Amino acid sequence: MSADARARLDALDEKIIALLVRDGRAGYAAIGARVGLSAPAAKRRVDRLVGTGAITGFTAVIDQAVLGWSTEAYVELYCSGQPAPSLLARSLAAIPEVVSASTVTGDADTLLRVRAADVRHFERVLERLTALPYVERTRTTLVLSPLFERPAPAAEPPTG
Amino acid sequence: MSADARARLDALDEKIIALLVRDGRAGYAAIGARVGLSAPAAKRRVDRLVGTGAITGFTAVIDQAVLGWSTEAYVELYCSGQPAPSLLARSLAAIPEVVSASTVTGDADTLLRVRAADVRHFERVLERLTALPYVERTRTTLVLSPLFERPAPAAEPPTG
DNA sequence: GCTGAAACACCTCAATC
DNA sequence: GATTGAGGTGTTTCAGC
Repeated sequence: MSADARARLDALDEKIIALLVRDGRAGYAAIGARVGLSAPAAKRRVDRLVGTGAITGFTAVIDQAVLGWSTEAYVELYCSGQPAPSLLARSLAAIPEVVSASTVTGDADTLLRVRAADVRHFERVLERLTALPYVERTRTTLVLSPLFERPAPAAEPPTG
Repeated sequence: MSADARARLDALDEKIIALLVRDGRAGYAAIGARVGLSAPAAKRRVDRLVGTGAITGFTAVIDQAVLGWSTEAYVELYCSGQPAPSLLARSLAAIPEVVSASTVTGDADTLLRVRAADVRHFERVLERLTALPYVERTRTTLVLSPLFERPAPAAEPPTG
């Protein structure tokens, strides 16, 4: 779908993206008014951004504590062999508590972000991770207090 | 605002939240139809969820690579003294490349997630972090390939 | 308290220039 | 990309449960 979605973005596209990051439910008329476009033109730009994969979706940001997910941790995976990224992605995505996964440099091979209801629940997730055939051992860093979190840097990278 | 926003959520609220996480631009009529409510009732529930802080906002999910942010890293901060969480939050949020920050257990005191345009840019961010008065040293883990990322676990914690 | 129904205003959307 | 027009949706108001 977004195979080689390196469709170049112009200044208007970037302003529209910034607006939609701030308010994912903004209407096309409001977007257009803010960037100097008519509503249909704004909709075409947004449709194109979604079509090319620049915008991958729209979501509600939820206070996880309200939902009862009060434990958060980073788990490093030390793997045996060199499990293919596709295998890693498949097997880790099958564990719903794993909300993010990346292969990384350093001692460990993979870094996960895990959300659990409490420490007891987190322990069970850890057991599932350790049970994966390619996992040799894990190293956990528990989150004490989340200071802040934001979708992405505000604007264009300075080196652009 | 969402000071003690532990307003209990019922089954309908949770279904609405799940829907809005999957599609943050879903219409009220569609939401209502999916959970067995009229459009006005659905809107009132969503407004209440936003008002209590359960939903903190709506955002577009952007493919950061398209925007030119192709370097991602986790940076551990080893701090001198015990900088107050509020000071940490303020000074770190002032650096736009820091997209997430938490105090954590383990050797380091703080774990950051950083986005940069390239390694050269990342180096400059690292210099800014090292220059913070309370930072003694840093430890960087570079992301090789992001395997996946999702907003949050699908449903209710099992221990709920 | 909550909901559903109706009314109006606004927006979305396809076609056209 | 702007304008137009028809259709649909968001939002409020009101009454009922």
